Amino acid sequence: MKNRTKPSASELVILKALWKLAPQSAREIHNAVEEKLEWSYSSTRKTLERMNEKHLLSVSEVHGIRVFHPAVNKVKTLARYIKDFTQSVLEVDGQIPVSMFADSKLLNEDELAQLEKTLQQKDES
Amino acid sequence: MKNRTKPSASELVILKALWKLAPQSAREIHNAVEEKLEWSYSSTRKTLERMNEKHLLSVSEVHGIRVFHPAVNKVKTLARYIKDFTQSVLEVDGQIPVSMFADSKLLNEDELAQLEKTLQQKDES
DNA sequence: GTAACTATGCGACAAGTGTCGCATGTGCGT
DNA sequence: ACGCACATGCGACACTTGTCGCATAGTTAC
Repeated sequence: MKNRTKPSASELVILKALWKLAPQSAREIHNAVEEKLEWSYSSTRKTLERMNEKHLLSVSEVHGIRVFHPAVNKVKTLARYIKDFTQSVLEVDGQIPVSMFADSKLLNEDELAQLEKTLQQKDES
Repeated sequence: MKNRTKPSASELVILKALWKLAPQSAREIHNAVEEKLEWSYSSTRKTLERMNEKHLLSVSEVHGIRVFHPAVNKVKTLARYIKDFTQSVLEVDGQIPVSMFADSKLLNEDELAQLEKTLQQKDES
């Protein structure tokens, strides 16, 4: 079974930090997203906790402290957002040109290729 | 002062119905969005009520029944969504090619042109 | 005028999210 | 042994959104 619910915007910020570098401790993640979210450390931690409950990430211990790993795939997650957006906001049904994301700072060529493939597919479970 | 908060996905569905044809009564709107949202009439009405409170739409009376008008601009609203999405999900900062929306069933040429202009602008209040 | 429909106004409840704070535990420096 | 700085575990509160239901008032068909 796949996750049904899209991560929220804030959760996405955190996921992005982890996709860039993982695992990271709560403190490290907090420092990484502090500027975007402007949250207190408590808020970051609570969100992390909830994301864990939702299996958006997983936890392990290193030297006695908990570190977080992303538990959802980057390209798939982004693809979910993109499909969602194009359908529900733009109401474009046909192909989504990948050229659209070429400027994105998030994706390297490999990932762009994967994304293209993923966007082509119908909805799988 | 402009609206600060983006309409939610469901609110957008309702707004789209109204952009297509306005004004409409609660009942008419409900019929129009029923398929998308699968809500009971009560839910539609409540949402309408809340959208009114938020000034996403306005109300007037015709023959004793209340009808709703959209109170936010279609192109501006869509542009908000697009900017938001490209920045927060895709992290594309530069220009957004309008070609992206050419396939959209939502916009005619005029609107596409306006959209292009709007996307070019920096954030105004 | 009476019953059957609607339209409206409201109240409610639950889940998800943003946003913290407090209390407890534990390793480290002196 | 003591106190400090963190890490963790939890509880809480407010707001938004989804989702209805109920009660009252007006309108219309017998």
